[in-house]
Amino acid sequence: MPATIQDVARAAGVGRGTVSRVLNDRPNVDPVTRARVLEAIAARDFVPSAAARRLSLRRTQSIAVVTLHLTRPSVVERLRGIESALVDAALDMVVLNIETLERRDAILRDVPRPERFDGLILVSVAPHDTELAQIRRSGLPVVLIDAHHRALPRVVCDDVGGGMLAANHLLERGHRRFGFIGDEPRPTLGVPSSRMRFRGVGLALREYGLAIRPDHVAEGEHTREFARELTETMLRSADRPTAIIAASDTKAIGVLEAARKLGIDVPGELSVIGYDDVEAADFVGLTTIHQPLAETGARAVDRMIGLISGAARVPLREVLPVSLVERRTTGPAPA
Amino acid sequence: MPATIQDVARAAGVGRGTVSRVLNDRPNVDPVTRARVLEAIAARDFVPSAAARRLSLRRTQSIAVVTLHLTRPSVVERLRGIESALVDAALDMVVLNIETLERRDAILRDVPRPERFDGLILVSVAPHDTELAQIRRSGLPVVLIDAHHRALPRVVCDDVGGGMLAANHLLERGHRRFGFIGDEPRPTLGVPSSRMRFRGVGLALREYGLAIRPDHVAEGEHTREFARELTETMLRSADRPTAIIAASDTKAIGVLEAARKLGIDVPGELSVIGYDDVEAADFVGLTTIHQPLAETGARAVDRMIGLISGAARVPLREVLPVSLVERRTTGPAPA
DNA sequence: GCGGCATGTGGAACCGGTTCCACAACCCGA
DNA sequence: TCGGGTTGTGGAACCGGTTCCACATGCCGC
Repeated sequence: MPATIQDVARAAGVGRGTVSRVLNDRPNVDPVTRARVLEAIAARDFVPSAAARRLSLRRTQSIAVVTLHLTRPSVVERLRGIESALVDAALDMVVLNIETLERRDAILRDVPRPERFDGLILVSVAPHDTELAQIRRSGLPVVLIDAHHRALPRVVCDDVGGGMLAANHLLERGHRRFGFIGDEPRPTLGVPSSRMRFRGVGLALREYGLAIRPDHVAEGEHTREFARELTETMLRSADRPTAIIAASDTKAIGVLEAARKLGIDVPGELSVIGYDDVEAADFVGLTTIHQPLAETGARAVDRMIGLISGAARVPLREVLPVSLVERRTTGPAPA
Repeated sequence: MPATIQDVARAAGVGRGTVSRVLNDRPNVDPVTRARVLEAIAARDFVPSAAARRLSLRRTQSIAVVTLHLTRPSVVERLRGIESALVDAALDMVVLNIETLERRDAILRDVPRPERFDGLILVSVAPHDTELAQIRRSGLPVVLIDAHHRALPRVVCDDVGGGMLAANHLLERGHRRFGFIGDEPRPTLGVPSSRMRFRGVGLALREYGLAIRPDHVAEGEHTREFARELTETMLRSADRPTAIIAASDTKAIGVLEAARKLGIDVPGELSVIGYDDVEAADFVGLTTIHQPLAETGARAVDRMIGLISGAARVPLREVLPVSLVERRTTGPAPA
């Protein structure tokens, strides 16, 4: 069994209070005493019990990270950003993953309790109003990543801007007829990022006095197969689009598959842009929108720590810019 | 501030001990008293403080999961398996990620302490002997995933078997000249899975009285670009292989890129097999070895919980079988 | 030489649970 | 009727830290 602060105190011939002061680098300890205590600590390889600290400090030294669809590469990348920032702050990261609605509700009910965690980071999860009330009551600092709630601090990537970026890239290359392949506009779990990207596309088109035709918008579940099917239908229509913007790389790859199947040359006859810049995008040469994912995690931790230490309130919403990565699936509009 | 057990006791007109007994479903509580206590608990939305429980029980109710390269899809998939199994056991999962050697050493030094966690799961990380001693001293139950240590319980996928599976698939299709693209045989961090897969390939070939030519074995860092370069060299050689087995899908995709660049038809002139069955493998049509990744996580948690509750010792090493997923990058050997 | 203040220190109280001991009340059999 | 066992219960002690208060000591200026 590990040594306790009492053991150390006894060995150094001082009181527990003094050892505690040494441990926490508090002033008012005689250098000689301090040295003696440090020696006793080293001799026993003493590490203060986290459990006891938590109890008396009323801080848990750990924060909960709630993720939606842990397996998606974008989520993992964010997690990595969070983890590495938390290490520096000596906070433990407890990961809670959501795959079903029941679990979502259970987590949002049980997790925001001051005795469990020091803070909460929600990735792609936005609390309902009743859940917000619970969070408020708990007093826990919360930061959202990739999620919106008018009353909560949040770090997001510029989805609208990303949509505009994609559209402008194509507009500059002469494209005028656009298609959009997105996720469900109102997802049960999660966040309507797809819709915001779509809005960005619409805004950019409006500048040119253009609009996307409703039958060139296809939204549905987040799989490649589904995107492929939707795209096939779209590409068979008379007056098919010369450019398709997808709300994710996964979907964009479905688009590419559909084009290949129909014998439509990319980028000769059809330009395609994805979103996320996953590893596979690089490999298939997909032009896509890149987001600073790990950075969202780091920024969120930063703000979380700010909130814990009660720092001044910066603006609630922090938007990180995205960028376009041009590869080989976009080109000039066909004549 | 949240209610304490004392508040509940007072409200129910009983002692703290009695409330504790009710909370933990202990016998020797009068049903009437129990009901009264439960009512008081419900009225206050009382949840016992985890911190206080931890301290008095000397259990943390959380286990540490140490991962190497959190971003790799295979690691994430394992993590998901672990997470979902831990939820059922009401244990928190604290994730610690390793990217550098310093961090690796720091984690293996600081994490195995009984006052910090109830257990330890190491993913693709094997402790050195001095680190093992520290773990032993801590008394913490440990389970390895995708890592080997003769003295520790571990859950692995059958890497040797996977290598054999890949080789046999190709042998049956008439291939006789093989190439192998693998990771560094002795990685600084992490685990030589690549080498074990290679060994499996060798074993299968030996059955046919064959062996891989040393200049058809190329091992190096785990990136697509690197694999592509190595492959290009290999494919330019006279008497080039008709089949290449890669130790990961990432590398296999590099192999495919090299083939494309050199105008070598896959699978007409060259068959390629990967390892991992990541998402990208599906859409490039890569034949690959599939591992039950999430299941390794679930099994590891199972064993961990067994160890915590002091269950009987099952065999230390648990090997899960892998399977071959045939897609479009393998075919009969060219005539 | 003495009041006042800064510095260093021990120890009690506290954080909020669990566990164990002592004891009361009751039941049962002899 | 009484002894012994069972059941239900309150409360003290404990887990291992932090914090605060009281107090001793030493230094300084007037």
